[in-house]
Amino acid sequence: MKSKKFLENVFYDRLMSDTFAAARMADVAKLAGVSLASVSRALRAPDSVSPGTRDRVQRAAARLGYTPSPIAGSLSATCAPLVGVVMPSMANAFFARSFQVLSEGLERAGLRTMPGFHEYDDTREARILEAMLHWKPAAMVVTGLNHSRRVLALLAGANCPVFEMWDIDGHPVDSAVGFSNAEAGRLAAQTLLRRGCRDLVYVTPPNAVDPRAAARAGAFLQTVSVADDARARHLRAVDRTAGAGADAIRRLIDLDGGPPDGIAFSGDALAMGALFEAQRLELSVPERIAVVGYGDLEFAGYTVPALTTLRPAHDRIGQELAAHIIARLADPGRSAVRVDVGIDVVVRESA
Amino acid sequence: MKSKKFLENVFYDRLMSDTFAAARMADVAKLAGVSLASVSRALRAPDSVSPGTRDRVQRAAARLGYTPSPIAGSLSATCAPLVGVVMPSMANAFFARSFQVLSEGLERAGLRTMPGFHEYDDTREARILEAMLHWKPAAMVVTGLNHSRRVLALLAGANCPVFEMWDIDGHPVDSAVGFSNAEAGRLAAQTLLRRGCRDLVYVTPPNAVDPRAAARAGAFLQTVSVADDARARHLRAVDRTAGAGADAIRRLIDLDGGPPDGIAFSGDALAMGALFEAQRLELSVPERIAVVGYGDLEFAGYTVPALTTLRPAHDRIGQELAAHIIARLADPGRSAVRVDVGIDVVVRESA
DNA sequence: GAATTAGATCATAAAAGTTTGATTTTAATC
DNA sequence: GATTAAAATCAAACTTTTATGATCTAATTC
Repeated sequence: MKSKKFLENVFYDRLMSDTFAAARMADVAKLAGVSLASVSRALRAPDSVSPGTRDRVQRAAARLGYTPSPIAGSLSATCAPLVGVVMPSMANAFFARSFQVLSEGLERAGLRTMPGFHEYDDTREARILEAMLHWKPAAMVVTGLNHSRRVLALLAGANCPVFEMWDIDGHPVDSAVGFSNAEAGRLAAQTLLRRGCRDLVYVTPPNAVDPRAAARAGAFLQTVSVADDARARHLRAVDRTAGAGADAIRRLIDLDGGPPDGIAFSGDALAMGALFEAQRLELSVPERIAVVGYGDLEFAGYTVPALTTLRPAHDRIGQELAAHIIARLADPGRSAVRVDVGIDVVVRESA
Repeated sequence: MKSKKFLENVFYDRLMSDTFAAARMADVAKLAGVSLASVSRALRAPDSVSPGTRDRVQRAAARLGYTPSPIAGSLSATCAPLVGVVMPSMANAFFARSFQVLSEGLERAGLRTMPGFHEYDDTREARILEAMLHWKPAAMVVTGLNHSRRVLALLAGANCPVFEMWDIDGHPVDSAVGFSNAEAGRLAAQTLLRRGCRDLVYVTPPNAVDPRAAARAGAFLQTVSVADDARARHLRAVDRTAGAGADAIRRLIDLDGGPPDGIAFSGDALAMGALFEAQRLELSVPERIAVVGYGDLEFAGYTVPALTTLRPAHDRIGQELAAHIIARLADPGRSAVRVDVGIDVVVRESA
């Protein structure tokens, strides 16, 4: 009602009201002297309309400052200009970073992003996913390739492309952009073995809530087990903080057979805590104990000794995801992709 | 078309099609034998409908697995079950953390969150805000109290409550949840002065792109300037990383009059880089140079020496925001709030 | 017993676009 | 110049819900 006569009193409205009504498609159509359908076409698929019409519509839209309502568009179109992103958490600098890069990349294509956090809880993951699907997202991004039956069913029923990120070991529902966590575990083991370490430990957060951490641990243990003369154990830290890393070092010293000569951590924060604790306990790193981290967080290069760690190309995950999502939406016939962004060993001083 | 006869063939659909149509309000209405309006009422405001109707509707909805479409609801209602959140970036662990807490808090009330990142660029901030407002968010959260004219105009015209976070020094558009950055600067200065430092430096990221960092720097310099016999300078690091902190220490040593005896950093990463560089240069901390950080990031307690720093209650920002947004939406007449979550000095070893 | 009133329920009109089948215009062919 | 095909445009239907003024029921009052 308020904007029925938009064209007639746009200036009046602008002058008199602080919260004047926005232009609607009908206003543009009237000003351009064409039908609603032509406005929709001219803006959405400019090539499907004659140059004259296109011009008049675009000019009218510009004049009225018209931008289509994504809500109304979403209701009638098959999907909304939204991409749902389901992650375990934002505590991890990786997820935060790759999410921002993804978000910025999608924004350039007019796609907004809708995040959700499940803290490694399957039930929450399913609930979040279900809530997001109600928004008819143009694409869904989920973390990892291991999902509960319920989540898989939801993803299968979702009427949009599905991208799984941060892992490529396994069978993606659709597309996957990430790296091999098994390779990460192997690389950690090889780095320590190559130094001559023979008594190894892999430290993960508790209870293997993170399937990717579990995959790294598995590959680490497996790699060591086939090496000559070497053994490896698995230790669960109380959490993923530096404090837990320090605690892990103390526990390892008390183990039968004395402390190990090489430790790999499933996160740089853990590793850093361990480095500091080793320093306090006067266990020299890397001479007495070699330490490998995971993540190459910003501080890794500045610890003393500088942390040798693994660097997944987290920025690239976000970039590749954005690019592939956009490409897929432009051409829905496009086939699924599997992108390995790779992981590198960053050799510094600690191993 | 596809779901026109939903009631008739729901089971057939479920059996035959992998992507069967979801139930619509009309299906629920038909099954419950009531009108659309009653379904809407029964689900949205159960008290405004007779117990019999409420029961029949809820039963029908449950039977069909019906959940209302947020998109269609948003189109007709005055706002969408969405909260827009505009932040500078996600690189900072604070923003990441408070965003997740906020997001989880809002989720419990059925509100999804829609983030946007501007990297301290006014134009981008305005563009993001504009794009979000098209979604008719139920509330908007923006970062800080300093906004461009354009952003202020958009916020003023936005038909929803506005919450500004991470700062309370100044005049909020509506509500503010954060702490005093000026107090943070003062506390850093007092901490160093109290130790006896007299030649002080405040190190910020370059070019004061971050108005809150600028506020901290200003208060720091002001506090020192009124102290007896003390002087303070302002140094701009190249960025906000540990590397820039290390670099800052080297530059400070080369200054006329030798290195200062107290340095406060606008971020813990900077401070940590400085600590390590000081160790390399054999400048003892805190004896020769006292160091204060900002943020109390996870590693702060584990550096050597452990970092004395300032701890804003970032979790509480997310919590309070969620609580106040929900309360405000439940009762739009509620007045604006101004919540100071406070900031503490965490005294460790470096100062 | 009729009139009034309150409460519940209904039909319908937005909300602001997209999609489609029909229609008009333009271009090409015979 | 008439016929046909192709391209451009249109009017109307459709998307799913909320909001509202109208209608119907049942209870209360006179």
